[in-house]
Amino acid sequence: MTEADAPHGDVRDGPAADEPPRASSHTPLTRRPRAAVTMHEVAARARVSIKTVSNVINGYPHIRPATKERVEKAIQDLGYKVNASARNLRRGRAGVIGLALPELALPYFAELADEVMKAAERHGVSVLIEHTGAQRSREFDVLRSDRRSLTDGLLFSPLEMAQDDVGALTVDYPLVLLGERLFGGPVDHVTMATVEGARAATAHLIERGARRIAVIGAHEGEVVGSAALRLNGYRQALKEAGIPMRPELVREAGLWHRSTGADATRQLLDDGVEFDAVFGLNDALALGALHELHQRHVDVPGRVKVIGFDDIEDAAFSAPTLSTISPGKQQIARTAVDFLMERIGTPELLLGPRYVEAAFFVVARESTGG
Amino acid sequence: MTEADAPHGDVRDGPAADEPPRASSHTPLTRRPRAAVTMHEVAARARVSIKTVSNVINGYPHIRPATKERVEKAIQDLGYKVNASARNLRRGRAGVIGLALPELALPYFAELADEVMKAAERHGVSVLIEHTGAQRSREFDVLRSDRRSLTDGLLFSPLEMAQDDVGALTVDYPLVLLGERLFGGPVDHVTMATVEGARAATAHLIERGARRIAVIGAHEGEVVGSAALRLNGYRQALKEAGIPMRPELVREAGLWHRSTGADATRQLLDDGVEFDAVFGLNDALALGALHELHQRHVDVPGRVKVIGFDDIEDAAFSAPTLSTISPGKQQIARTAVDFLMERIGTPELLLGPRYVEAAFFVVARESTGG
DNA sequence: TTGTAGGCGTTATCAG
DNA sequence: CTGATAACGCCTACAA
Repeated sequence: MTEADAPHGDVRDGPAADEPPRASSHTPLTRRPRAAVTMHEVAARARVSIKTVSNVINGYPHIRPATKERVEKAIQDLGYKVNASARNLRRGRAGVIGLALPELALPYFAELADEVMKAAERHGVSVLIEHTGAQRSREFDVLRSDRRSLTDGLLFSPLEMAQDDVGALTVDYPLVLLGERLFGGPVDHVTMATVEGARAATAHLIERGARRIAVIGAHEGEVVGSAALRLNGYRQALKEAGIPMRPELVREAGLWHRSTGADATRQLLDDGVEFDAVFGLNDALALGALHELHQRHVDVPGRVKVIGFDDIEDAAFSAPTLSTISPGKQQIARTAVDFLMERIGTPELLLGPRYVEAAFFVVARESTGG
Repeated sequence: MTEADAPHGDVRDGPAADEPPRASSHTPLTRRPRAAVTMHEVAARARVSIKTVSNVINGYPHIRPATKERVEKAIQDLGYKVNASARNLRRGRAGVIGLALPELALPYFAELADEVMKAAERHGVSVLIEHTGAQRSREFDVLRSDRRSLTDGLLFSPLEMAQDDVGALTVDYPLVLLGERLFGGPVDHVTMATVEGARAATAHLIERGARRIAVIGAHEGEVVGSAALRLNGYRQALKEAGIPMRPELVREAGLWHRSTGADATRQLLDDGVEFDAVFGLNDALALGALHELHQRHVDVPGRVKVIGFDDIEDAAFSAPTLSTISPGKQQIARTAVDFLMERIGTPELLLGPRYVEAAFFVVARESTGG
């Protein structure tokens, strides 16, 4: 490709640039600004009424085969496509659901979005993704946004709203809540058994012989939310094993990124605190810990065992591979989409909010000794 | 949270489940199936014509303040929201652009999508994401999908279509091509200077003393596409340095995942081929290589240096951290969205297809000795 | 500065 | 089985 030899950042005209820019209506240019074909035109060409065309398109069963064929040919010939705006206006339905999440660049959410899109496809609807950037104000915005009228309902995964904000979830469109940030709202809620998951993670470390288990990613003062719930599970597991909880082993990390996980681990090491395991409250934190431990030549799992939470794809490919808790992402996505579509399909559904916790399982890998 | 103590996978009714399911019109239930408020109702309440309401909403400047205020109050009181379907139908514009890519779970695409969404926001439009699953047939589907009528234009990142398929890009809606799979089509195309990037990556390894540079991720028989172009850059760099190209150092990997990168590296080691560097044609492959080298206790960068391509976030947090080529993801996203919006805004734009290559830079990290 | 009258492309109703 | 015709909610001329 000679194109690829151009200097970087260059802007050039492509192959068709030398065509005369005459405005003749049939210039075989990039694109004809021809108005879209409508049902009327199809109907005219097929010599039927517009209603018949509609019937054919919507698979209405009782149509004479000959008619149907004629219509289909006309559609082909004219390259007719239904106009979604018109259809939606008429049907009062957009065929699109919204998915509001913090950031696609966070692997957990990218993988969740992936599953949501697959689930949506099974229902024949599209997904409009919106970022909140993990900003509280934008989480509120999303709930009231003009974009809501582009969608029939919303899957909402807040990260910054607090329990007090649960009132904001009272909206006049179908809404399904995801995650562990808000509970008891007036909407369907799909999440995972977080406390148990964290308990199982901690128990796994204990079972492998760990006794001084550091945990990173705590959020001081939080009472619900992933951090609080997972920390809870950690506490429960320690208690069950009769291991005292040592505050110096609990480390904060505001954003759950690798960098903050590495930072927390660095401090742990610098502070000279003794520990034989690290529980990263999510995989990114745990991977950051793995990174830092490697830098300091601390043997994993020999001297320190590490476990994460979320089972993102990377966990299987770090060195050493990372043990983690696998939440049922697919189950969560499917259930959430099912609920949403059910609410959309039957707005008169007088059914109280549902609450579902997806199952999880422990994935034991090298970082805890396989 | 007591909720979290429920058995996994449990489905339960939430707090409001005990409310009597009476169908009284004002039951403060989850959602009132009340029909949406229309402009007419707002107009009636504000005692103005529907046109005035429209004017207020669309920021028409010449409105008496008192009138405007009255209308705004009515909108507030009634909770009026414009109906996007109706507006779109009327305006012939959806305010939504499509983004078709292989898979969000691939970090590069997640990060790209993230940037595209940010760029779209600057233009006030939403993004409808569609998966192709890197399946050729679905790539064609996306171009002709019914969903196209939900969007004003499409950003398309194919991975499997071949150069011969370039004809399929002749469509009657604004389309901007991304990536390195198809060239010379009748549409705007935004990509990066791949060949140069790969050449720079290889040159970087050579500069660091490498002479037997393995490359993983080749696609036999491919002439365009990321694999072919990057391999090209590799060849050029070797040639420039006067280093002979050794076929046994070039390894295939169909899917560019970590696992395939690890596999290719394993074979390389098992075959007893001597090499002092690995160029992964993308970061996932390189990270897979890193993983495998670690497993085999091969010192990186001491004995083998490794470089990747794409600069995904993980590259900065692997152990050791991964050197890579950083494409201008943000520049690509912005340019692509700008082009698309320009085409959408001026359909009569008689401008030949544009071709842009975004700039890149080399990110030197530990895996090549810093 | 505001009101009236259509029509955007579809689907639903209801005859024929 | 198929054809008129009336909405769906909004916007844009054109009038007033």
